Amino acid sequence: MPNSAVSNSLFSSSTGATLGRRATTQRARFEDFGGTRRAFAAHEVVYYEGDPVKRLFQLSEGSLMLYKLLPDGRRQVVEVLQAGDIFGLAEGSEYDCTAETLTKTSVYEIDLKKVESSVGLQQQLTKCLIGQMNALHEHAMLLGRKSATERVASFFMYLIPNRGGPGCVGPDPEVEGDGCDLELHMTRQEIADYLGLTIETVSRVISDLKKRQVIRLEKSDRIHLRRVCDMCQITGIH
Amino acid sequence: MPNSAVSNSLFSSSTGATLGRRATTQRARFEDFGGTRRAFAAHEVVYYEGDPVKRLFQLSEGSLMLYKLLPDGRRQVVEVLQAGDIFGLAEGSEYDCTAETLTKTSVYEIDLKKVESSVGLQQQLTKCLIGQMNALHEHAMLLGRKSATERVASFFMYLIPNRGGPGCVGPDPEVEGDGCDLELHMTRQEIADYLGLTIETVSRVISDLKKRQVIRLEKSDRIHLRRVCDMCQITGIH
DNA sequence: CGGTCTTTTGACTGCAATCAACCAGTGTGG
DNA sequence: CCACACTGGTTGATTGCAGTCAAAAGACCG
Repeated sequence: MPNSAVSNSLFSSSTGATLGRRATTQRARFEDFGGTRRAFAAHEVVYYEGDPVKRLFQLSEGSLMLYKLLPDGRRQVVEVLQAGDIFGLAEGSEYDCTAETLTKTSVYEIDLKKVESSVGLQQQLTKCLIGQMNALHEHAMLLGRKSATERVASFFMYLIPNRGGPGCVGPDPEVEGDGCDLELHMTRQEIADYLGLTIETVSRVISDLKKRQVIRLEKSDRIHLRRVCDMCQITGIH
Repeated sequence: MPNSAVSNSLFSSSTGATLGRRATTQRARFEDFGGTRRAFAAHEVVYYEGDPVKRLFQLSEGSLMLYKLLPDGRRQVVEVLQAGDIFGLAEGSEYDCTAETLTKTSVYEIDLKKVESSVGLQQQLTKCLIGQMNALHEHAMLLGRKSATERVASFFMYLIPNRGGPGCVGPDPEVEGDGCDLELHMTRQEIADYLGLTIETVSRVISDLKKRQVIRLEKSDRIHLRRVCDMCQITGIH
């Protein structure tokens, strides 16, 4: 472990799979701590921005987005969550975002009091929060400084485990070529609201990548990358 | 406490003062847990993006920014921190951002092992992280969906405690008028990199607000708001 | 006072937003 | 089975906001 001064259970080790991070290691789930499971269909709202905070959630299966709205209808998707991610935390007594499922999901709910009293849960929570925080930093860079093409390319790279990040392993030498298939599980509108773009711009960028033969569309939300490294070059990170 | 189902020590109560939140209550400091104090001058780097993670920090006095760079030099300031805020957490073994002071600051350092073993510190940490997370959500909305003018206005409102947020108290009836003085403690370049704009655009927006008599410049980083409510109208939140 | 650095202002350009059609897939009912 | 509506996605034409490039105006300092 070169250059690393720490390797304790709390702060080291890659965990979770929030978009914007690319780690793989499993982390503990709320079910281990007595949380109760709840299922949602695709495009269901778990809670609305402004609702009173009652419980804490952990995503167990599927994917889910958190978004905020301005009074005139502008929307910003602030996080796209994957299995293991935490949501439902708030400073005050109201949620600061709306939580809406993207796919069929399974969620663990847990009482706030229970979290407070359990050291194990606390540590779990911290670990998740740090990861999600790093993803938010990365996303701030995307929203503040990247071009439309770079945003879309970065978004695609988010979806590929172990690639594009600081721990990128490069093309797998075991596998012929460096291709990859992606399922977006998001509409163009959701992608646009996540990337701070319009639906038309997202569509145009994707069409352009298609024309440049960087990608191939199997379906509108199923995309094949010819070579992952090519996509990575477009993200602005290299 | 209308509409609030919870009021335990961990997740309720307004805490901290990170930009993007407007709360006031004091929270515990690391000094109480045996952290060591360290002083920095203005524009000093505490650590660089990519440095190995060794310690956790809490800002005690002054203000500090976290930023990320792209290889071509584009910069995004991802957080501007105030007293009480935590920084230096990372998923892996390296910092994901550079931490640089904006003013003379005082920082408490604490060993990661110590945090892991203390329930009190853990709770403290969680509280801070949730607040900073909410600020990042708010900032994602700013970067993804707001106009240049709305960004600058929102930035100014960040700097005013108890105004503009969900718990906005409106103009203080005790005080004649609704004016307010602000110290920015940031150069135009830093503001631009925080708001995802260029230095010229920030300057133009400020000139325009001046022409519209919404603000008056005492110095280039000292600004008087004629009426806070007027500024708030420009943020896009209302 | 000149020299350096930050901020402001001006002229122009370009990227992404807007407005508007069009297209493809899906479901419904006569 | 086809006509129809409806939804989500794509493409085209045009506009406008913020970026870029360039220069002037202040601010600060030895």
